[in-house]
Amino acid sequence: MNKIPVLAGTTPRYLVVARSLLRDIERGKFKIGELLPTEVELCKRFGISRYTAREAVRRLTDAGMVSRRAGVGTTVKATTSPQRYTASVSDLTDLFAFNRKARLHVLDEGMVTIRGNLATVLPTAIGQQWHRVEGVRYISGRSEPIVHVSILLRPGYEAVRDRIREGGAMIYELIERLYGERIVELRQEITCIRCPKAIAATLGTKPGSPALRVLRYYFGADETLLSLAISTYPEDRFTLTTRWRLDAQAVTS
Amino acid sequence: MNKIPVLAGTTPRYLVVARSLLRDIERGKFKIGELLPTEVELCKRFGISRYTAREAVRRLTDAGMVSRRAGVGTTVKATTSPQRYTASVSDLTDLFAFNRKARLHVLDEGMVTIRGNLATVLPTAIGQQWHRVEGVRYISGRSEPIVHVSILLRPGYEAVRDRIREGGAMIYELIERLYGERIVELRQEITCIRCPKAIAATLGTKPGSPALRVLRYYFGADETLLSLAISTYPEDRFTLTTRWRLDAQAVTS
DNA sequence: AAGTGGTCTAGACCACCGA
DNA sequence: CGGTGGTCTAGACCACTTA
Repeated sequence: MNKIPVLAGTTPRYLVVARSLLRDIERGKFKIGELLPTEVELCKRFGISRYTAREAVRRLTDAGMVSRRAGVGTTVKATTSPQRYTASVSDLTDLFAFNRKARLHVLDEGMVTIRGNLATVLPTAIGQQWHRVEGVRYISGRSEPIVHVSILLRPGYEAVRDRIREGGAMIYELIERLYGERIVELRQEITCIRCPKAIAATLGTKPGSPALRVLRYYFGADETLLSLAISTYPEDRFTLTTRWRLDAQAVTS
Repeated sequence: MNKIPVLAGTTPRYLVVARSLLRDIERGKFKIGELLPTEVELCKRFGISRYTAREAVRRLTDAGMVSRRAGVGTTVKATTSPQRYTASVSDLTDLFAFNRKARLHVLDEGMVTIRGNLATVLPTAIGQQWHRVEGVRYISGRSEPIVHVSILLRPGYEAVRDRIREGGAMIYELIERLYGERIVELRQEITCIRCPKAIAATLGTKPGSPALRVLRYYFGADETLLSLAISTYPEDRFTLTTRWRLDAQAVTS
């Protein structure tokens, strides 16, 4: 018998068992796709109750290393506790280099057919008629705008366009509020461009001066593209900051 | 007695209890900082065993809505299951707009005293002598470099500088391998600049042409700043893409 | 039908904490 | 000290899967 003494040191028994399983997986005793010992087997092997065995395996499950299915067993999914760096924001506004009080000043709006330059950034919508809103955003205490935005909305979201004028609300917030569509994913693409003449005029910068071009694709459920926002930030008026942290996906305490 | 029938439908009892607690928190019956009923109380109130009560509260704990402490109780931390957009990468290289096979061609290296321009990006290290490595990165199939990098290493990391020449390894990987220091956090700051003359020469672009300036601060344990990489990406040679997803922090299945 | 994980009970002892 | 959550046992029935 391999019985673990009651309270080895102060380490809970389920942690002792979890570490043992972890070692076995890391050392290749159980390979990806293979089955771990069943709960009953762990009970016998370690001389523990089912509660303790389950608690041990729960650690591996929480770390994403194994998955369980009634009637089948516990399958190894990864041989190491996945190391991940993650960045998170509670509010998408935090990605925008300005706070939510930034005023949007609408310069123009209407419908636009997706072709030409727009087709290169919206290839899935070629030929469709989308709503377009163009404007600049000001933050308090600055006389010059911080960013030029061109917002494209898929057909059927007129209400969003009509409400944009009203205030500081973000476009994605309006989509969520007016249509009950939750923004499930945001794809953000950052490049550097020479500021186009038309945009430079609205920003008070020189045409051709360096500018940051940020494309933000908003997706709803089912990967549906709901909106694309094309932002142009002139040099020296912004910094986009992101903090990435290593997740402590510790399996064993 | 408020006893829940055995297997109400097919919903586990701990979920029924968890939902009830969740409703009470959302409706303000328990406010932030207040204590939830104790486990024994839940057992009595719902006519369940302690296992079921704990499993119910575990849901709230996992969602970050409550925290527990032996001897104290279960404290409410948030009244709604936190909605978060997160981006994650398993490898920091994924942030760099090039794959890990990008070769680093070292142009210059030595020590540098932190002052002047460097002091503005490294204010905590003013007056210190740091290691400096300057170079450009090439990706396969392109004759021109994709990025100019200037890497600053805190004093005491000579071995990293000396190994950089050897191959495609990333700086942060060398730090982890040679010194056992885990990169715990990365702060990334993106701005747009006019390409300085010296850098333009190494990239084959015109001085003053638009370029993306990316500062990456690498932190180890205890928030220690280990390294700063200053990257300059010329226009049209890169796109930084980040995907943000809404986490479904569902409390109740 | 036999075995898996999922749920659940009724006990128990413990370390921790506040009064 | 008494009460809290943390750990643990020895049972039990269930739904699910494979054979």
